[in-house]
Amino acid sequence: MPKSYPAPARFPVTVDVVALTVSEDVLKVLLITRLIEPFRGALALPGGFVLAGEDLMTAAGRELAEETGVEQIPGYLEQLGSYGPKGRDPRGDVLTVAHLLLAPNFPVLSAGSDAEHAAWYPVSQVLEGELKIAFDHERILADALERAKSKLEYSPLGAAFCGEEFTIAQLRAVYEAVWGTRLDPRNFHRKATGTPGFLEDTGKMTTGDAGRPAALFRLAQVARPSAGQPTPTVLNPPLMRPRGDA
Amino acid sequence: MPKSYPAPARFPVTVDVVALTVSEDVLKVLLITRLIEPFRGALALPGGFVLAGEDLMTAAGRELAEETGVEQIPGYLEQLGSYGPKGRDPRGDVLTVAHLLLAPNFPVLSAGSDAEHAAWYPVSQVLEGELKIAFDHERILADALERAKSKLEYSPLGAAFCGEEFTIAQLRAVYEAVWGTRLDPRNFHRKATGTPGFLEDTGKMTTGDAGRPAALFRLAQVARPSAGQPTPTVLNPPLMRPRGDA
DNA sequence: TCAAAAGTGTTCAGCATACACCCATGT
DNA sequence: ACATGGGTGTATGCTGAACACTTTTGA
Repeated sequence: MPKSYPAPARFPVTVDVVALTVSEDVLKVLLITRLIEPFRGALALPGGFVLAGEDLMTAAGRELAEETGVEQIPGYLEQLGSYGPKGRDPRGDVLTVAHLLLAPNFPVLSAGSDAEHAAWYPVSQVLEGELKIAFDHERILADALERAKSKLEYSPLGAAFCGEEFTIAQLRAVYEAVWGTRLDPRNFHRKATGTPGFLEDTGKMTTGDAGRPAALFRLAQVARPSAGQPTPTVLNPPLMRPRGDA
Repeated sequence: MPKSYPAPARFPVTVDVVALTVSEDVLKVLLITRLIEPFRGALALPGGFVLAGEDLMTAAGRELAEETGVEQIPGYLEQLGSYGPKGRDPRGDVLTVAHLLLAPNFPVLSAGSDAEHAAWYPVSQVLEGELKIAFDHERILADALERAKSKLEYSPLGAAFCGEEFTIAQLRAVYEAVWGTRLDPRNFHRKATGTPGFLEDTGKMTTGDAGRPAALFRLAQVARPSAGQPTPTVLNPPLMRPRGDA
């Protein structure tokens, strides 16, 4: 017999979701107002306890649906990382598995009167300290933002922020909002349309806006998150964000 | 009062460690022979249950030390991701948080007679199915390898596989083993020594080997994992791996 | 006719690649 | 002397950045 082992502890496990979207050219995160202790009344990432027999992704999707009132959440969901279990919840040791959702700007229903109030808040307001959020959620948000930034470089998931069909300018606005930089419209256009396996021309054009009509694109078949690969295809070459020197 | 919530389930949580090293120009992973059920007698990643009051990283380090007999494990440890809890352990729902260790080829002590037998095995043998490992550890290893490959591009952590001081050729061997490609020695030399914030010349030279003596380098101060940042500094420009077309 | 936004062409600099070549040691 | 590996110089092609310019709409 092997030596004796300490009794394995059992932990409550939560899933938290950092749902990001771009609206009005600003990167926003979905936050709820907590209705229960701890941090009652404070803002926090949507999330909750994993139930018996449930997988992490499933739990994340369920919590998100419960707290937004939206049945089928659009967008791309992936695991971000785990935090804890030590010293991050006043109730005791709770392990949380954070997830990242890149979504178009879906309308948040504040569901029933006894449900959480969910709304989109500018990410910058949280990370610059203007808006305080509960637990270690600010750190999780910071990690999520970093992940999202690099996702845009190496995967076609920038399009996950847009609707089904979008113009190159709309896509560029996403990149600019997430990266926090300005991009040259001409070079971005060439790069985005020239990257194989990224965009597909729908043949349709916008109309009614100021200026010349823009072509409408959709995400290429091979790049759809749902179509086979759980890991999205890699953009080759990547769409590179300007790297600060120094 | 908010609506009633289902009682949160509590889960046993394990940490698993994918410890990678390069020896004899081959990428190897540390595996143990399991002495207890389930999968008794099979090979598996080192790991075990997280104890009460313990953090994930701490648990990973502790398990690694226990199962290798090495007190202070050298190298760089980071979290990889979480798996489960559903349907990955015959004992029931167990959540595991996988970690990645990039380490020099430290000698594994098979500790006491009642301890696990740990040893280094070529990664390729596992991923090509010649060697079967327990649980969902093959998938975890595959994810770890992918992470390690990209770590080498964007961070100075290739040096984590080498000892304190190393030659450019030794470093190149690491890159070749992890990426599974051949690199031009001349261009690699220029790129590695030319990347700011990566290498520091010790002034010393090798001696006794065949051919011209090589200069010995160490990881630059700013790039040490322990020195401040938990996230290692980013290489800019990155050391790019050859990208397959198509 | 003008403003505004879409999209194309062109130039330039920097870097990855390939490879010729020289250097310094052991045998 | 010669083999072996370390390290430098240099030509070539690709691509990211900058920006002049044309196109197509609404007002």
